Amino acid sequence: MEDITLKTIATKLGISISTVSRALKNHPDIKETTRQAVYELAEQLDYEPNQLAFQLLNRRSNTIGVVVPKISYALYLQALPGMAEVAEKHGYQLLICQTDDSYEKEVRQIHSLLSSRTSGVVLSMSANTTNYDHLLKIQRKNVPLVLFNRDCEEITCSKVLIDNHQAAYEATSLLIAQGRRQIAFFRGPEHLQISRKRFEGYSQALSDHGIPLDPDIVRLAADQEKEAMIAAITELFDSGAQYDAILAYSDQIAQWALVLARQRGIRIPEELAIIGFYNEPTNELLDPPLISVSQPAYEMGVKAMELVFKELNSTRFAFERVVLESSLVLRGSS
Amino acid sequence: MEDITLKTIATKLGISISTVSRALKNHPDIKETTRQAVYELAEQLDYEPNQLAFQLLNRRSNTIGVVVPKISYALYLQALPGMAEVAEKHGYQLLICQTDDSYEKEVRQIHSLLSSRTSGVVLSMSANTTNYDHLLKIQRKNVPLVLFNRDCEEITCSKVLIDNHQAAYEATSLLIAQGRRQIAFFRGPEHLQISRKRFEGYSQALSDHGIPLDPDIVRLAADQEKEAMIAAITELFDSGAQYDAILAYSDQIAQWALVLARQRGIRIPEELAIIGFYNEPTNELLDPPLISVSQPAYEMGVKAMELVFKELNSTRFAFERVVLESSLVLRGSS
DNA sequence: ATAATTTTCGCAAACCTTTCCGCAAACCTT
DNA sequence: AAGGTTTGCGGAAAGGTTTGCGAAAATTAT
Repeated sequence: MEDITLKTIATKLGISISTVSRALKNHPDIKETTRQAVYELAEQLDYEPNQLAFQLLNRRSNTIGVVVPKISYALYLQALPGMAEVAEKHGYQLLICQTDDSYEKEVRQIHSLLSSRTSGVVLSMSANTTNYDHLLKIQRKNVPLVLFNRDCEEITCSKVLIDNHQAAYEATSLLIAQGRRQIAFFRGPEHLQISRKRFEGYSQALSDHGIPLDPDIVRLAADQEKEAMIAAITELFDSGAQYDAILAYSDQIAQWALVLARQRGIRIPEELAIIGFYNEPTNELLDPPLISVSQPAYEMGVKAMELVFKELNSTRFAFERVVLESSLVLRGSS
Repeated sequence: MEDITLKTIATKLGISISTVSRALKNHPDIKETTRQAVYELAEQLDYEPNQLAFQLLNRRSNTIGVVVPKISYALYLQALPGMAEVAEKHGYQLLICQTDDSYEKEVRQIHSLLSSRTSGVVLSMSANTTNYDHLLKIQRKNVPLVLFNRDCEEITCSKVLIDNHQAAYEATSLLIAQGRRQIAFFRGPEHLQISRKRFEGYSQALSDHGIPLDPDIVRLAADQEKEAMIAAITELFDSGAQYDAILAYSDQIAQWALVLARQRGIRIPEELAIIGFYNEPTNELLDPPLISVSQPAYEMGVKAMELVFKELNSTRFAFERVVLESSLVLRGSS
C-alpha cells in the first residue's frame, strides 16, 4: 500500500502533476471534465494532500506551539480550547507542550518547536525560567511569540495578561470590607511576576486601609504539589499566628487550606475566610464553595492566538499588550 | 533575517551541503577539523535542522496524534504525560486533538492528522461515533492505530483498556458487602462500550447476590455537562424512588451527586453511599471524600504509546490487547 | 618513483507540493 | 483567411534534508 500522491493520480489519468494539483484546488484554468475525473479518482483513492510537502514549500508548518507549565491547571485547560478554535479557523493545529515548570524542559521544547518550524509560539513561562535566551532565539528567527498569563519584563512581545496587582487588591479589599484584619497570604513561585504582583496588590490593599502587614502570616507556597502545599498550610496552622482570612496564590492551595481547616473544626467562613485564584471548576463542589479570582481563560486563549496570527500576517507589526479583566466569583467561603 | 540552512553554512565555509550534513551527524567520513568548523558555525548561527525537510524525506512527521474527547477528564490529563514521555524518548511530539465527543469533529481531526502524515494515532473515540470509516482509513494508510480506554469491537487493532465489567462488579459488590441493597446507577453515553460494560458489571453483581435490578433507579447521565448532570441527579432525587447507594459512570456525576445530596441534608455515607469512576484528584477535597474506581492512567498512556512505536518499528506486527488493573480507592463516601 | 589504499568530500536524486511561465490548440474578430 | 485572444495543460524550479556512489586528494606500500 503505497502513499497516494498527485503523481499517482496524474499517472492513472495520463495527465500532468500540475494539472491534478490545480484541479483539486479548483483552479479556473482546468476544464470541468478533467476536474471531475481528478476529484473522482482522488476520492476513490483516499488521497490526502501531503502537508509535509506543502509546509516545506511554505517554509513553515501549519502549527502553533503552545508551551505551558501544566495542562491540568484550570486556566490552561480552559484557554486551550479557545486557542484551538482560532487555530483551526486558520487551518492550523496546536502543538501543546508541558514544561512541568522546569526551565530545562522549556528550553528543550522551544528548540523542538523551532526545529519543526512552528509558525508561532504561545508561552507561559516555567516558574524557574530566569534566562531568556531561548525566547530571544524565537524572536531572532522571526517567529511570532506571545506571552500568556505569565509576564516577563525582559522580553518585548505581544502579551495577554490580567492585572494581577489589581485582582489581588480587590480580593484583599473584599476581605477587609468584611471585617477581616489578619489576612494571611500564600505566595506563589518567587520568580514569577504574577506571583510578585499579587503580593504587591495584597500589600497595597492592606496599607491603603491602614492595616500593617504581618510577616508571620505571609507564607511561601511555591510548589503546587499536594504534599508541599499541605506542608505549607499545616505550618501556618500550627504556627500559632493569628489570622481570620487566607488569600492564596492559587486555588490548589486555597482548596487544601479549606479542607484542612475544616478537618481542624475551623468554621468557614465564620472563623476563617478563604479566597484563591483561577476559579477551578471544582471550587463549587467544596463545602463551603471557594471564592476565587476568575480569569477569562477562554477569551485569553482566543486573544493570544489571534495575536499570533496578526503578527504572522503582517510585515511590520506593533506588539500588543492585552490586559483582560478578572473578576471575583463570590461563593460561600467568605 | 533569513532561515539558516545547511546551505548557509556550506557556502560560508566553502564546502558542500552534504559535507555539512554529515559533519553535524558525526559521520566518520568527515575530517575532524571540518567537523569542528561546521559545529562552530552552526552554533554561532543558531542553526536548527529543518524537520520539515527531513519529514518529507522520511514521508512522515515525527508526530503522534492523540485524539481524546476532552483533555480535562482526569484519565486523559494523567495519561497524556505518560504518552508524552514515551514519545519524547523516541524524538516524537504529540499532536493532541479534542473532539468534545463530537463525531464530526473526530472525523475532521483524523483527516487533519492523516494529511499531516502523523506517524501514529492514539484514539479514545467520541461518544457519538458509530461509523468507523475514518478509523479504517487510518489503517488502510498503514498508520498504527491504538485504541485507548474506549474500546470498539468493530475495529481490530492494538488496545489499552481496563476491565470495566470487572471494575463495576467490584464496586457494586463492595456496596452490597456494606449492606446496601438499593443501588442506583448512572449510566454513561449509550454508544460507549465502556459505559455498557460498567452497567453489565453492575447488573451481574446484583444478580450474583440475588438482588433484583430496579429500573427506577437506573438513570442515564450521558451528557457530562454540569447542568445536564445536575438535572439527571435531581430527577432521581425527586423521583421518590428508594436507594441507599449510587454508582456513577463518572466522578463528575458522582461528585455532583454527593454535593447535591449534602445540600438536601442527606447524610453520607450513613444514608447514601456514593462511588464514581476515574479517581479525579478533587475527590479527596470533598466532604466526605469520594470513593472511586481508579485507572492506572499514566501507565495506560505509556503502554499505548509504546504499542504505537512497536507497531511503527516492525514490519509484521500482531495487535496487542492490554487490559490493565483498576482498583477501588476507598475513602469516606461509603 | 609508481601503484595501491585510505581518507575526505561533492554530485545528484528523492521526498511532494505549488506556481510562474510558456506553448499549443481552439476560439473569435474583421 | 489571417491575425489576435482565450482556454487548457505541461515543464520546471523551489523548498531543505539525507545518502549512495563516484572521484579527487592524501596517505601508505612497493
